[in-house]
Amino acid sequence: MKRIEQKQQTHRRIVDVAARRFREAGLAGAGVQRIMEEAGLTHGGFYSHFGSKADLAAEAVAAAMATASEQWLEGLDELPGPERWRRLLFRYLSRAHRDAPGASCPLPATSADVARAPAGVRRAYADGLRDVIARIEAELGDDEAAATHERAVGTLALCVGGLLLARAVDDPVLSDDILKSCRSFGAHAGSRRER
Amino acid sequence: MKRIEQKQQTHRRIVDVAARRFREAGLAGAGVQRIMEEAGLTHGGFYSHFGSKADLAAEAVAAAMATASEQWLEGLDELPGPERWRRLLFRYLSRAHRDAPGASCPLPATSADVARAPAGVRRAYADGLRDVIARIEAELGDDEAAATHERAVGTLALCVGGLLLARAVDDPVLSDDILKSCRSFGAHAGSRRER
DNA sequence: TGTACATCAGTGAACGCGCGTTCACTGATGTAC
DNA sequence: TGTACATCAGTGAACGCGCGTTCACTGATGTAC
Repeated sequence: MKRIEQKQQTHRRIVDVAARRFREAGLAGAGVQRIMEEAGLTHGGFYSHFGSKADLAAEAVAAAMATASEQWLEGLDELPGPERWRRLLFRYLSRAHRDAPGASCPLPATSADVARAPAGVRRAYADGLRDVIARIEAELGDDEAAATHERAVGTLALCVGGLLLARAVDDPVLSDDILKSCRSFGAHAGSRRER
Repeated sequence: MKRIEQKQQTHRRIVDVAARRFREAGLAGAGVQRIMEEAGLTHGGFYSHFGSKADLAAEAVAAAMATASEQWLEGLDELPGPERWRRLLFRYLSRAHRDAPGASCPLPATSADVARAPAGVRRAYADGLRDVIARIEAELGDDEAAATHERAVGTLALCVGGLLLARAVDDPVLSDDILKSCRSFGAHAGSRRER
């Protein structure tokens, strides 16, 4: 009994480290050896926990998506409807979020690698993304259903794209401008449909 | 004289192949050896053309951005103002574009890797991005300046994020839905400011 | 116009390195009697 | 309660491989006389 719990705990620790490393370095850039090392283990034991690096990637990306989406949506349903979307935009498209890739949303950091990853990773990612979209709709929606869906997907894409560009750019002024412009664009995009 | 021209031509051929390979496989996933092979050369000669793989990446990303932005903007200035943005959204967020990463916009495919790349690559990327934004403003803008800038950056981020998500997902229905939702969201976002 | 020499784009073998993965093992934990 | 044995989470060395990079070289192109 205790041995099983111990192993599950170790498993979770590896997934947590991997979820951070994959966001920091990409799926291709983060290696098994270093992930195991940062989890306090040697790399040899890896394959008693996961069938392959791709299996770990699938678990880690799913875990990161669930955790991250909870973070940005937390408490938004207590705000008045129109304010919710605005608040999400400002939370997501912030300098703090931009500057902490390892602890934030996995979508800007890993999506391009997921597109090139084996089927298992892509399936886990799609399942996670469906869930994220459903959560946004449930938490923020108060329009009729179709408009809420479009708005949820559109706002998510705007956030992910904006953060992606802001991170890639090697110029703090341009980077801040991208965040700001996307926040304004997204807020206006929403406000039209508010009444 | 002729020898110099020959070398410049070879140089351009390597950059062209690299621009495609980097979009297909990412900056980390595309190797020097294969790029040289596909350019019809052996890998040994690489360093008489480029100081490092990163130098090639900087050139290739810049070249791909210039070419791609010309493609999506081509002919849009002949349309009436309100129609231009819509047309850009439909061109960019299309299945054809989604399914041909190697021949399309480098932003969804390489931005995450650029964020982790050496300074030279990031500088070239930032210069290229500034140019893309300026082109969109010049080609599509007819509002007052600040709104056009926000709209250009926001629309670009929406396009890049939408395509990124649509490519990562392993489910054609969800993928098509993402493209469609982002097109609608972007079109509505714009239409509010049109009058 | 023809010969001798210099240049240099591209070749191909080699380098050290870190990757994902395998496997024989160790030794602490848990079980049976 | 104590002893003998089984289990198995984690260790550490090793594997084949492709990576970016280096370098001595070849042979066609271009130059000088």
